Amino acid sequence: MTEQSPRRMTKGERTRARILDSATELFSRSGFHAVSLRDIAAHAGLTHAGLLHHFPGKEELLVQVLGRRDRVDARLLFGPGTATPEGVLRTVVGFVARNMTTPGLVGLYVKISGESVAPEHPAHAYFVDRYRVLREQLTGAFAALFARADPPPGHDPALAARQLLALMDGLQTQWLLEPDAVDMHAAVTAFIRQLGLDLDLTPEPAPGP
Amino acid sequence: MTEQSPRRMTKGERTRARILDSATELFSRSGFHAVSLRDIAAHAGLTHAGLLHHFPGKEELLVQVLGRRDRVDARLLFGPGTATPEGVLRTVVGFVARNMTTPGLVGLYVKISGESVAPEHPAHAYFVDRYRVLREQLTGAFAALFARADPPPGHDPALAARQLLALMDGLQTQWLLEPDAVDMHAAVTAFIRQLGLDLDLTPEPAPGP
DNA sequence: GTCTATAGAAAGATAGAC
DNA sequence: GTCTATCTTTCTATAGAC
Repeated sequence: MTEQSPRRMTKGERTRARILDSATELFSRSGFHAVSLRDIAAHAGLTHAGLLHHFPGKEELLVQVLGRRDRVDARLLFGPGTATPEGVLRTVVGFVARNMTTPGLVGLYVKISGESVAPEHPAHAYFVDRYRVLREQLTGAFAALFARADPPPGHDPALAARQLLALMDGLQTQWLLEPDAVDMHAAVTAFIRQLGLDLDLTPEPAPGP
Repeated sequence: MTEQSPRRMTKGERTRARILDSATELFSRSGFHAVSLRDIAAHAGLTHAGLLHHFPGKEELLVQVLGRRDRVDARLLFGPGTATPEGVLRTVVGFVARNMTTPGLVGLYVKISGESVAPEHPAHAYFVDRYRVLREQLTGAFAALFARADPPPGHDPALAARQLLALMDGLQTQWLLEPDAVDMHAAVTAFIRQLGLDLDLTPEPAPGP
């Protein structure tokens, strides 16, 4: 969850990280508007005034919570694992598998993305951009895979990218409502098979120590 | 939007309906937590104290807003138009087409369903039940259509039902973020075609007055 | 049925002591 | 860097006049 080697973090950086962890967990549980800075500060073990020493306001705190998670995903999405079209799909399907181990973070995205469709929401621009990046990567991957598939399935790569992202998002809501009844990973891999693609989507072994 | 012939409504019933209309619109625009009873009352042309004469509290107001919309859909989903499997799909795809004309209501569902994954949310039980009903109807329809399709596509009807609902939900978020860039109806009908079904999903003419 | 007035709680944010 | 104390606003909800 933290970003740097803890040994090299100052006390302030550690407090900041603790605040971000708490904000992530509470936003995940209840959304943005339903959580107060006092809640977050108490969870992180300080007062809300202490919290505001590290972050200028609630909105900025949300943006940083989202940004921190996103940096992890972006590294995966543009890293060495996505040099091939199969790699891109493997990585995205890997997000789904990973998400099934972190209901809190999934809750964060479901709640905040729902709130963020309002243009004045502090995370609106963030989500517009996030979909754009994921869509572009997936569109390129589908284009390559459809072109080399036999027989060519004749789907629109951009549409397939949008459908896959929509499927992933919609499954998250159903999974959060009834975790035991929904296998998001199975539903996503089945969709890719329905597109006429026969890929090995076994995830790469996790990098490093 | 209103439910009864306006001529037979008392003044109180009319006010109640106006409040529900306003609550629907404002919840749609900004979600549950971000809207106050004062906002809703002002939009309906009375004070928040006047509003509370008609509804016991904010949560009950939300439940009634959702229930009113649902009664309309339930009538369609179990009405004469869904006597056949094709009719069920036609009706559900019709929901998508209708939704593209009412971004406000779509916003309501995206925001409230996102918030409602928390078990203590006033609309939690509502959404669990809503998915169950839609899933059951769609599973039955897919089972019949897969069985009679040539060649039989060999998909799991229950999984396809879940995928279709997830796709519809996920598309709504993308559509609300960028309305002009997303054609929900096209994406949904394409998905049904990808399942190996070749159906005429032209909507039935709306039932007359 | 709707209002004014207000209670009481909680929110985000700031000032200044330590 | 963190605290207490406080300001200001806004919220849900209630009481009682009209």
